[in-house]
Amino acid sequence: MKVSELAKQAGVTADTVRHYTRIGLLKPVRNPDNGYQLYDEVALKYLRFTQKARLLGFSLNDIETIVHHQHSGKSPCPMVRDLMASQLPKVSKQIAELQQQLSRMEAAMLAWQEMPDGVPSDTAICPLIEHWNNQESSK
Amino acid sequence: MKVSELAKQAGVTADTVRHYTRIGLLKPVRNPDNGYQLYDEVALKYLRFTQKARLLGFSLNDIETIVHHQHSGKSPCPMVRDLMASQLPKVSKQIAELQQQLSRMEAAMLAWQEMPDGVPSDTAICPLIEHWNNQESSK
DNA sequence: ACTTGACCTGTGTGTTACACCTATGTTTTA
DNA sequence: TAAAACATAGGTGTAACACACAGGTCAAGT
Repeated sequence: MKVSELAKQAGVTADTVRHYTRIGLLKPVRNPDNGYQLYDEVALKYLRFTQKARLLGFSLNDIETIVHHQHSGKSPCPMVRDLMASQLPKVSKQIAELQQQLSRMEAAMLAWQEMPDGVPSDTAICPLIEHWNNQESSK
Repeated sequence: MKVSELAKQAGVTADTVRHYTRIGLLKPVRNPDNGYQLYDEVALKYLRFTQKARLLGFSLNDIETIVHHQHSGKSPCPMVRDLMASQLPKVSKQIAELQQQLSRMEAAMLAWQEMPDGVPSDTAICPLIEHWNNQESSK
């Protein structure tokens, strides 16, 4: 299979396939005639595996490590459990941070409804932003 | 002020100051003796402005545009309102996506409690991941 | 055989907001 | 005045691709 065909089979873009190839996740052979990359069924399996793992929050680096473990004859499963366990709180934290930011943005939008636009001057850049107070500890 | 002093005044790292300088957000003068970058009070004002704007979700690119508007004598405020309005739903979407991913991860962790670790083979990479089904439409 | 046009290829670069590294340069202290 | 402590500029790395580009491939039509 050539790049685009593999991509289509897995439901990803050709750029994704090329990216994975560049970082060594996929190892195609070269067609000696034209230099094209050629993939087999195993590559498709790895690609589909990668997509599943990505959905579960694993990074491409994680996935490389997992694959490497398998190639060494070791079970990657314990590591997979650990990675997932350590990743969960990070995702929670990310969500919390984004929610805080959303709150800030919504509060600012509200406050701005009653503020006039400022005219540029030497003392102010944008009064909307400059006069906004970061009141985090509301509750 | 030299890099580190400016950074300290604004509560950011020296690397942040250098980064903003590299992309043109801050315009220091050079000390001809040693090539060091020298910042004034105005730079401090811009830096603090930038930090506030970052908290409100503006990108460095947005901020450059805002500053540029001000330099051209135009009020950046209408644009600031627009940028914020268009950014809000994106943040909401990001949160929703992260929450979906968190759900997937939690569901997987639960399901994995009853699954044994797999041994590497030619047919499987990591059964935990490979046998996970993406059941999005639960409700 | 040739040409047209549609499609495909590999590789280089851009994205975001900094953090880290390293070889120097400067300042402070003794 | 010499050593220690600190600071500097500029290069590179990060994550996961998307995009751009010059050129190659291939089937259909002439």
